[in-house]
Amino acid sequence: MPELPEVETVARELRTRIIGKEINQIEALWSRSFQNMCDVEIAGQKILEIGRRGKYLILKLTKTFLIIHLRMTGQVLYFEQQNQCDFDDYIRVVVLFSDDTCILFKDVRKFGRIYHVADPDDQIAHVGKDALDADYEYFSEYLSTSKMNIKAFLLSQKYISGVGNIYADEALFLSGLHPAVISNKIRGKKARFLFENILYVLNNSILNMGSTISDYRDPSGEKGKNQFYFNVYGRAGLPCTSCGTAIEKIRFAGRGTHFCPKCQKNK
DNA sequence: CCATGTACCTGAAGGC
DNA sequence: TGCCTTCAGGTACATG
Repeated sequence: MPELPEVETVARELRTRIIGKEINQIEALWSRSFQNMCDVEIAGQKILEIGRRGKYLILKLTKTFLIIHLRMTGQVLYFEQQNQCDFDDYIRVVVLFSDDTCILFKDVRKFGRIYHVADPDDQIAHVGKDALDADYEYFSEYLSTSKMNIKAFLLSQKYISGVGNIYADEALFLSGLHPAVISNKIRGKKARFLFENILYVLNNSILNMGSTISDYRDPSGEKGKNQFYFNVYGRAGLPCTSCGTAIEKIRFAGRGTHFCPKCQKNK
């Protein structure tokens, strides 16, 4: 499911709810969903800060860290009372707090992970700078030296992180760039325009509390609203919002890729 | 370095 | 109804 705007929405909501809380117990109902990679006891630690890099949530505890990646269908759900939890067949990890509140990690497809680590870099050192922390100098440095097609470049998390399939397609549409354009051919004003459009689609989606295609929910169980504002994602066959041409969907860089064949001719 | 395929999982949707 | 295929907000890894 979730890309940067959805994970950011989760981070913001969690900050208002679980900062300062003491963990009583963490239990994995599907063992692979929770990877305990350090010896320090979790019970008794408090949640001190909640950060994010790309699509990773970073919970700083008193001594160690919990790193959460939602992958395709993960949800972090918050409940005020442990006996009112909405348990179903897809709850993979349970975190109980000492004040009787809790969070449940729900994940239909079991791809998501919660890692317990001594140092966040043990898990996310390979992840590039968060898209919202990157400036244009940083972005263009990588763009100008990459021979990848631009769709694959944006999907890779090693340059800037947080952009996934939805926001890559949306940013390329706004930039008038075909997904197959080679990254280092995008220069000058076009490169800057692309960078601005990436920030725009991400920030705009955050304002709309993220996009819900099917599974994404925030910690309160609410859907996002940004899916109502897509220009190309999920709009195959529908008219381009700019020129009216039917939006095309192709398989590209291993993913479903949506674009306007008229507005994004630029190869 | 770059592109592609596969694996990890489950459920929904479409074709027959 | 049921069976089969394809697809899904992601990423790691193996192979040309």
